[in-house]
Amino acid sequence: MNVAGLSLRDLEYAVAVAEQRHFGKAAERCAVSQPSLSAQIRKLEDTLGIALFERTSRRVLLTQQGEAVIRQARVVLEEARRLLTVARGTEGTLTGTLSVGAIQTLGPYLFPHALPVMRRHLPNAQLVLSEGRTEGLLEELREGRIDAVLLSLPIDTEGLATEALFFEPFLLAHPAGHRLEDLPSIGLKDLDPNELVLLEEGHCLRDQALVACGATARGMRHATGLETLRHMVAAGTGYTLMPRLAAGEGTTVGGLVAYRKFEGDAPGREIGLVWRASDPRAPGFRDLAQRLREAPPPGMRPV
Amino acid sequence: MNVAGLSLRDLEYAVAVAEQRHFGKAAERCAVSQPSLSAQIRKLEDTLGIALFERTSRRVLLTQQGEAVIRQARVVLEEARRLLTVARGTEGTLTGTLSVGAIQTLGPYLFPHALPVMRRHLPNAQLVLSEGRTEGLLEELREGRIDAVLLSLPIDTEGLATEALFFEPFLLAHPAGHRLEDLPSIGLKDLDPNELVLLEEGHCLRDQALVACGATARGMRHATGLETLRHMVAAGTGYTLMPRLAAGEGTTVGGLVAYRKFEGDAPGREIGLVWRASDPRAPGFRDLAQRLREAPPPGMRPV
DNA sequence: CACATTCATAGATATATCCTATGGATTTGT
DNA sequence: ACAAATCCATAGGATATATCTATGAATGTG
Repeated sequence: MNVAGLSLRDLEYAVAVAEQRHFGKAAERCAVSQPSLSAQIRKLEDTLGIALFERTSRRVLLTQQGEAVIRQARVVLEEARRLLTVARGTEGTLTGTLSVGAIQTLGPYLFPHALPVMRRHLPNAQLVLSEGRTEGLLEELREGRIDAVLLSLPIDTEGLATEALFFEPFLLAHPAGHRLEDLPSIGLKDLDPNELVLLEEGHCLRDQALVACGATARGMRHATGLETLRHMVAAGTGYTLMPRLAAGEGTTVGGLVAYRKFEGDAPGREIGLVWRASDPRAPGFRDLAQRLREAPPPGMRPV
Repeated sequence: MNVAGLSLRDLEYAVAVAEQRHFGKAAERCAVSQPSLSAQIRKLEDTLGIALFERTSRRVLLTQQGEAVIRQARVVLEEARRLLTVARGTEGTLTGTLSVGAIQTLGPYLFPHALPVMRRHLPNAQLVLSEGRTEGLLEELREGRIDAVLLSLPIDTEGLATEALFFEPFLLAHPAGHRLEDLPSIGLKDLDPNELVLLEEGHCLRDQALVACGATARGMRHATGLETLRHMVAAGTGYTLMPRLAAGEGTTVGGLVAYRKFEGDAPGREIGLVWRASDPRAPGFRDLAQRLREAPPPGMRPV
């Protein structure tokens, strides 16, 4: 079998099916009809002489061989995309569509500040933003569905490249009028784990808060998102650690939430930009990180 | 521009043109008509938005951008071929067509011994052999036109992987009846650079002989190949260093050439197997090297 | 100046890909 | 248990793409 018998389009179809685990959705993503996509997948399977997918008309599964083939297909497609950037002479720069993800406890608060910076620095890029949790975002990043992620460091950097941007302190967010207001200054040791409210599992902020407070999670109240968490504080359920960026102007829920800095070495998290180590646009990402570092949002500390 | 608009077939066409610098020959190699190939190349250039080749109806040149694109096209094709081996489940093994090159001063003398070993060890491979000089062979290797090379180490290993096989001593080849026959034993110091005959430039053996004898090449007689060199010795032009494998049975040119071992630490060269570091068949090459090491031709010394 | 070489063009044909419509199998909801 | 919904496969016809042969135009060569 000659390599010329393969089609990059078919590989894209196969990767789409592998990711969506659904022929119809994959077809939609590839902008073809489902029968066309089915036919091409079948042709590809014939060409390779193996079954890539197990179809049970109700669910689509990757065969074991299929998994290995899809992994390699992603490599082929990445190199082919790179060919296009080489041809454009824009290798190493950020142009065209650029998908940037951010963790949910950061994106909505950082993007309003960072987007103008990014737009100015990357006038030739179309930015596509998304949000998720660390684990999901890194999977999407590794699979090439997104190009870069803004998240809290450190992470498992296997196959990834990282640039630290700044240190974001945590503030104490407590119900207005809470007895903690009487203290002249607040340290982590003043917190009572029983009064702590957290995000649900999977959010890195949850784990960081637990570590900072030296507490364990058992039996603790939890919220599904940062805004829910804020409203739980407003409702008097307890207090929590709030990232500085999420505690800006007009975030007191009508005065029901109060924020306070910690004395001494404040808890917080390091925010960084992450991309695939294999991405040829590394210099562009490093430039971008530098710009973001030079224009940090108010309240951030340099790393 | 989407990656799906690219065709692997077109990339193969382009690589073929880049290598042959000739549309007709490239078409032949790709088993299509020349107009078809021309049309596809033109389409590819349109797709990429750049000119890959400069055609002056008399010669075909790669443009500067074309060079970068072809380099990347080779990467894409290599990864695509790898996809096929992954699908076949034969990754890491040597199957299918295997092109092996050897330097000219080694191939004709080593292959008769090594080929049976290789055939037995790789029953599923079709071996294609070629000969050349170190520089040319390594270029072909890097470009993927051949898969492995047998040559004299050390070499510049940038991007290549190497396994040493054995040490091949050099013998002294002198005209029968030469006065050196009177010496009870021979060392390098007994040689007179003025009587030395060498291969022409480009042969690694030439350089090795010069280094071994501590001589410079100026004004020296030279031969275009090892057999020519042997006949120059037979004709009494002088003596030379002959690789052990090239001095086997029946190589005395009717008794006109005599071979003699050197006393002490004999000069010689280390023979090794080289392949692309990026080649996924590395384990297969290492296995092959091990087999060749275990069954060295007579007179070779282990490394 | 005739001739060979070499890439491009033209027109016809074959192949590959795609779409819409529909079928059959399985799961879900009532 | 039965109707509805979901989902992949198949069929047939339309379109796009790739390929071939024959030929032309440009550039060197003897």
